[in-house]
Amino acid sequence: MVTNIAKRHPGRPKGFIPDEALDRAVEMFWEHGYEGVDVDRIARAVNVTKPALYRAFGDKPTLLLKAVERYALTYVAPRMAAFQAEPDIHKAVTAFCEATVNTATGDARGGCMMAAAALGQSERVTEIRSCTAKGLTASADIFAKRFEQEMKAGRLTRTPSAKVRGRALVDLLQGLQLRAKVGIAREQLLQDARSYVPLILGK
Amino acid sequence: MVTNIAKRHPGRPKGFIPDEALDRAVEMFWEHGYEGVDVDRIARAVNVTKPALYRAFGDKPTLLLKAVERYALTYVAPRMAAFQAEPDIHKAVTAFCEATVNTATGDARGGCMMAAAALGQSERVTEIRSCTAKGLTASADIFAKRFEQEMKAGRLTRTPSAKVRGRALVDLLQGLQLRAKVGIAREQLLQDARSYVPLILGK
DNA sequence: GGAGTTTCGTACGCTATGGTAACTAATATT
DNA sequence: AATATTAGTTACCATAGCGTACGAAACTCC
Repeated sequence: MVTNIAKRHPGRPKGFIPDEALDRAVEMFWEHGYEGVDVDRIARAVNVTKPALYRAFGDKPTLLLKAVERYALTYVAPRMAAFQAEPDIHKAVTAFCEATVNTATGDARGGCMMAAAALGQSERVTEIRSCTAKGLTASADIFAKRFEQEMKAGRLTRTPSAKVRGRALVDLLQGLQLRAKVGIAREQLLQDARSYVPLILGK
Repeated sequence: MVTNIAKRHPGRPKGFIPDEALDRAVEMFWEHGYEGVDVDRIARAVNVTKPALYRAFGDKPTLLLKAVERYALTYVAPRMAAFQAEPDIHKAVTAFCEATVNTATGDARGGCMMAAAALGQSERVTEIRSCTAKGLTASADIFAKRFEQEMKAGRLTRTPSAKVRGRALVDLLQGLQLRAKVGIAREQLLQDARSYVPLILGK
């Protein structure tokens, strides 16, 4: 098996690409939760056997941790970047909310994967939670910073404060994602999400 | 063992009160999640052996389901009642938020138990989720109804609509509870919660 | 082509835990 | 007091799922 691009090392090359394995892990942990997935199933999804995964990632808790990091990188970071790139604040917030709801109501996986992981019970749960906490506050900060700019530009009132708006946006989105997980319909959630925008931006 | 009050049945009386057993189950599922608790531990917490619980509640998924219902009854219902009883809408919302944050940051248990259960992976997960969904929309509706009254009384502007305010409140609270679970400090969350009140009530 | 290195797959051990069978204990009823 | 009924306890079984030992395979470097 030679399908590897990376720099050559001595020794047999990996039969799978670690990041792709993590992508599978993300999908499965996301859909079924930590204890709802056994390593063997992930291994089969990667077309590899269990010990290969163990060699590559250590143990199951570590695998989850890395999957969470991968999720942050592949799912939330791009949305965040899009938010920062959009000059119209109204559009930026709306698009962010819609994107979040859309992936949270995507077939199979539902809700927010980091939230699911944080509520699970792996051994490294502490690290997972602090990772999730970091993600949430970081998002809130990015939102807040942007709101602050808008205020400076006179496009946003001074109250509520930028920080409050940022945290509120994060919390609202988590609420929406939970409701996605419990089966509320996408259309409903999209509608709600859009109705929150004026709440945050003050009309 | 005779510590039973209920109506007399033929046969040996239960050695424990089912609702108290459920209270223990709530605590443990809340703190450790569904797969983080084994039935034997709950049994020990109730001072009884495993088969006694199995006889009383069926199997583990059913036990969780009943625990969730019990949680709704003993934790959220009282808060809801207090909300409805408080005539000052500002105080009503503030108190509700503070109470929610306070129990969500209570030692050991953290966040919202129904959310944790909904993200878990018991077999009856579908029922659990629809139960959680019902709870969330019911809460939102109660909030909305109250906001509607306040509007009729002229104490609240017509926009955002009562429904939007209700759902936003629910979603904000879920966000706060998730952040509680991942370790954000109570003081911080209380502060955030209070800052959300004007967002919902429009200053 | 041999040495060294890294990875793979087969097969297995082990523990934790959900659930039960069979017997014993405690009550109501007659 | 005998019977019916319900509950509790002490085993025990079965299985699932994490993690590993070990030998074979695939590569680089000399």
